Amino acid sequence: MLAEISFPIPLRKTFYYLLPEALELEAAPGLRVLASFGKREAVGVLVRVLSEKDADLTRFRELKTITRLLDENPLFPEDALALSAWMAGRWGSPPGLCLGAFYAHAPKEPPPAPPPAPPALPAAAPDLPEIKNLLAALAGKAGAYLLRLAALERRELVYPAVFSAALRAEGAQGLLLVPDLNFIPPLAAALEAVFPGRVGVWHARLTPKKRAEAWAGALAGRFKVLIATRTGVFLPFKDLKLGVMDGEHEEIYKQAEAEPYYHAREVLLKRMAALGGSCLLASPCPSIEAWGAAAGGRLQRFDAVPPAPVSGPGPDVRVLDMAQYPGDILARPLADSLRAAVAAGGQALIIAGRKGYASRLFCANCGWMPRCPDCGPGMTLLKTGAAGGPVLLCRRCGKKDPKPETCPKCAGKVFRDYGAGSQKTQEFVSRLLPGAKVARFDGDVLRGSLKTMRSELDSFSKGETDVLVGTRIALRELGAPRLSLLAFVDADSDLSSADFRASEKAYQAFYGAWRLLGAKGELFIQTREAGHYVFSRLNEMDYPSFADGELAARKDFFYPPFSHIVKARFASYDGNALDAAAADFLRALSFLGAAGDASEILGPVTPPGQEKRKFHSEYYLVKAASEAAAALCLEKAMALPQRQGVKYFIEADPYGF
DNA sequence: AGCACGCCGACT
DNA sequence: GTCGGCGTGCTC
Repeated sequence: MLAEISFPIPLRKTFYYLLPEALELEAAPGLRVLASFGKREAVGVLVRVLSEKDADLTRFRELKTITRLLDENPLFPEDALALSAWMAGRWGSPPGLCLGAFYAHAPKEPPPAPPPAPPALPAAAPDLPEIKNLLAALAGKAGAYLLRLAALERRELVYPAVFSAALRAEGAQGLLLVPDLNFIPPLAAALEAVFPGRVGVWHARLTPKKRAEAWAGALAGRFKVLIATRTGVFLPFKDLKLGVMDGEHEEIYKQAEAEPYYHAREVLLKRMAALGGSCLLASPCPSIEAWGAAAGGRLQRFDAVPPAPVSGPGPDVRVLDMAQYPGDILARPLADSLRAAVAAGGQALIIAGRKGYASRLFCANCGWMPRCPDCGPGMTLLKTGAAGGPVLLCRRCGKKDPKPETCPKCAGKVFRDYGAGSQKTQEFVSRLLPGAKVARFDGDVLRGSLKTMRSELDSFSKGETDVLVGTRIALRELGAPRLSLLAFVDADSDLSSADFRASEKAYQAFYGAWRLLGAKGELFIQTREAGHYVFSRLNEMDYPSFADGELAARKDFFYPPFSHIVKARFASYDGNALDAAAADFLRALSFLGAAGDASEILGPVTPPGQEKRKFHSEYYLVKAASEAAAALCLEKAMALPQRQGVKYFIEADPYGF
C-alpha cells in the first residue's frame, strides 16, 4: 500500500511513500509521519492510504518507505485536513502550509496524561438582560453569536460567565482569542477565578518549554480555557466547545505578512461549526462583515450596550480642518487644549499617523507633493538619510531621493510637511510642554522587549506619564485614569486610502478613542477632509447607525460581505510584458461574466503619472458573487503562466490597499 | 521551507 | 590559493 503525505512546504503537491505492511492497520488520514524527504528527515501528515494501482507512479524512479507513524490517533477530531483544504482554497496558500499551521508546534512524542482537574467555581454574571439572554443561548444548543460589548472593563466580567455557561460538561474546553498580547494577563486572572489552575496561555513570545506545555495541555484536556493570540486558532483540543474572539473587528486577525494567509475569525467560525460547538464574536464595534452576517441571520446578535444618551454626554469631539493650519503638527486649538489639560493634571494620548519621523512634504507655494519617480505613490520624508540630509522614501519600492532644494513645479523654496510620525510628534510635544513627562508607544516599542513595553504602559496607567505619543496600536493598549485629551494628528492616512474599509477603520479608531475617554474629556481629530461623512456621525457615536449605513453602502457598491474580493497586482519594468500578463489574467477570468451572476472585475487601477515612469504596476479587483466563484478566480490567477520580468501579487480578501 | 550545488569576491 | 556570498533547483 501507498501513503500520500503532505509536508509543510510551499508546494502545491503531495508525496507518495511506501507504507510498510506492519503499519497498514494503524495508518489513517490525519496521523503525523516521519519520512526521509530529500536529504533530511521531515514530519508530514498522512493524507490518504491508497493502493499502488490507484496512483500514477511512472514519474518516479523509486518510492521511499515511511520511517514511522508519530501518533496513534489524529490530533484534530474536527478534521484538520478538510479545514486546511478549505483554507488553501479560500486564501490561496499551499495546502501543505495550511495543514502545517495546525501541526507546527506539535512535539514529536505524544504528551503525558494530565493530572486530575480541580472543579470549576461559579461565575458572577453581569446584570444585563442581553448578557443573560446570551448565557442562556450558550448553555443551550450550539450556535454562532455576535456580542456588542461596550465598556472595556466589562470583558473581565463577561467572559468568565460566558465560558462558565457554555462549558458545563466536565471535559468541555474553550478558546479565547485576543488581538493583543497585553490583554492576556487580566483576562487570565479573571478566568482563573472560575477555573482555578486550568487556564492556559498561548502567544508567539512564549519560551519553547512553556509553548510545549500549553500545546500539550490543550490537547490533553488539562486546560479548561486557553487564552491565545491569532495563531491559537490552530491549537489542538480534546473537546473544544466554545471559541470566543475578543475585539473581532481588529485587523490583526488577518494574517497577510507570511503564508499561510488566513483570517482567524473565519477559521474559528469554520472550525467551531465542524466541531459542532459554539462561536462568539465580541466587539464594541463589530466589523461590517460580522454586522452583515448578523443582519443576514448567520450570527445571532446581542447588544450589551446601553443606548448612547444613557451613558452620558460623552467627550467633546472637535474635528480640525488642517487646511486652516498649514504646516502645523498640532493645530493651535489642540496645542492650547493640550497645554491646559496637562496643566490641570490630566493625561493626554496623541495618535500619530505612523511611526518614526516620516511625514508628507508639500510646497508651501503651489501645494506640489513628491511622488515616487519609479512607481508612483506619495513619498514620505525621513529626517536623515545616509549622507545626513533629509531624504524622500518610497514605501512601495524603497527608492530614496534627496529632498529637493526647490519645488520642481513652481521653483518655490519653502516646503512644509504634515502628518508627522510618532517620534517627531513626541519631540514637538516635548518642546510644547517643557517639564511634562512625554513617552512614546508605537510598533517599535511593541516589538521591542516585553519589559520595556510593560513599563511604558504601567507608567501611563499609574499616571506617571503626562502625554503618550503613539500610533494607533497605543489605543487598544491603554487604561488611563486621568486621560482627559486624545488627539489624532493625521486622520487622513486612513480616510484617503482607496480601501473600501477606510471609513470603517477610521470610525472604529475614533470610536475606540471616544470610549477610552469615557464620559468626559476632549477628542481632537486633525484632517484635511473635514467634510468626510464619518465626521457627520461622530457626535452621537451611535455605532449601529454607522454600521447600518456602511453595510448599505457595501451592498450598493457590491463589496464584502456581499461579494468576495480577489486582488491581482502585476508589476514590471517592461510595459509590454505587463500588458501581456494582464491579458492572461483577464482571459483566465473570462468565465466570470458567462456564469450570469453579479461578479465583476474592476481595473486596471494604475498609479497617477504611470506613463512617465520606468517601473509599471497595475491591479485588478475581482468582486466575486460567491465564495466558490472567488476560490475559482484565485485558483486561475495563481495558475497564470509566469511571464519573464513580471511580478505577480495575488491576494484573496485583501486588507489595506 | 530546507538543503545542496555552483560559480564569483575578500582574506585566514 | 580557500571561505563564503546567495542564485537556482529539487524534494515521492
